[in-house]
Amino acid sequence: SHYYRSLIRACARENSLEKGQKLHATLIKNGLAASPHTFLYNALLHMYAVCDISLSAHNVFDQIPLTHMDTIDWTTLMSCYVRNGLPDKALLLFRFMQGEGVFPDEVTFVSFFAACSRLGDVKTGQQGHVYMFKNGLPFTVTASNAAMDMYVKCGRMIDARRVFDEMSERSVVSWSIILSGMIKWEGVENGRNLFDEMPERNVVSWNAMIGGYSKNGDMGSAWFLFERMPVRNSVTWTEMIDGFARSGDIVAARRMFDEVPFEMKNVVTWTVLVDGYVSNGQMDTARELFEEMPERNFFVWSSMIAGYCKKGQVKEARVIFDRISVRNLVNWNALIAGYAQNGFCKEAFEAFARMQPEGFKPD
RNA sequence: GUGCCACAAAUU
Repeated sequence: SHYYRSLIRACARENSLEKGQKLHATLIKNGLAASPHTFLYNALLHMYAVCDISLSAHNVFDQIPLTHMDTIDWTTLMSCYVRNGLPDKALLLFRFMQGEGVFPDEVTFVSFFAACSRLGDVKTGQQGHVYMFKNGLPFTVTASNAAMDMYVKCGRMIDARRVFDEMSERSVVSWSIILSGMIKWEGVENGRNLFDEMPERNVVSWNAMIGGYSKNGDMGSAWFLFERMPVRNSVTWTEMIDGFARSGDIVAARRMFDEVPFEMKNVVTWTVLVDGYVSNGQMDTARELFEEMPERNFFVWSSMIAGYCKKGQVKEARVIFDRISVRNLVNWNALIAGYAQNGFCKEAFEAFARMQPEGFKPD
């Protein structure tokens, strides 16, 4: 079993889900996994969590007897849920864990705070913060950062600053969290002042600043920073392309896109460019690029559908929609809204009726 | 043994 554990660990490390699943099957066959003391399920849990398959992770988790799972196992699953955009499940798990008499530690709270900020639930987040104090949990840089970020995302800059001021040690992440809060809630220029005075900056800090400018339509300042930054990544490029596209300069957006280094071109880079053409009403170019995309996500599909609908080309929107293999709630919304806006009431209701058996709740 | 924080994109 020691041997299997290291195999599973290797899968987790290199993110190879398929190998991991094969191992999982083997372990079920030979019955090794069934004995809790091998801690093989714990290892599998970790593997599935790393691969972001929360469903399998939870299934494996349920196989582990309560006597053989610790805070780390709970935290592993919680953080997996948060990463997969299921923060409510993460909080549920947190409550359940306490019900089982397992105590959260400072790492658990990192995921806890992340869940609260995604839900915009400061109240719960603050309760967690108080819990940490009361129970004497250590405020590591990471834990404090997570708490700060929770306050920032909920618009509570005063609380965020209080955490920041009380930290005995700060990292570049701490500064970047405050920076993005200032940009978002107190204006780009105030953010810029902090940016200029920060003790250290990394690519995320630069990106936060560029993103702030580009959301403000100030592509001049964005460009200024873009040219001067020491390191760029795909987020940087995406923000620039998107910024130019939104400011109406689709030509500049395209030029940016063409300059993106190969390894930094990803599905989001493509998506913002396609969406840029869509927003500029150039559906033909958008379509060409869309067809060229190496990989598509929910966002482009919605963008294309909405774009065709705005041009009154509802038929074409439908063609696109029917090509989607796995649909999203937003994809449905785009189609239904498009039908409605073009006076196709019957089709809108038909689509509305059809989405529900497919497991979507209209919102 | 194993869990860890900040920056980018779609519908109304």
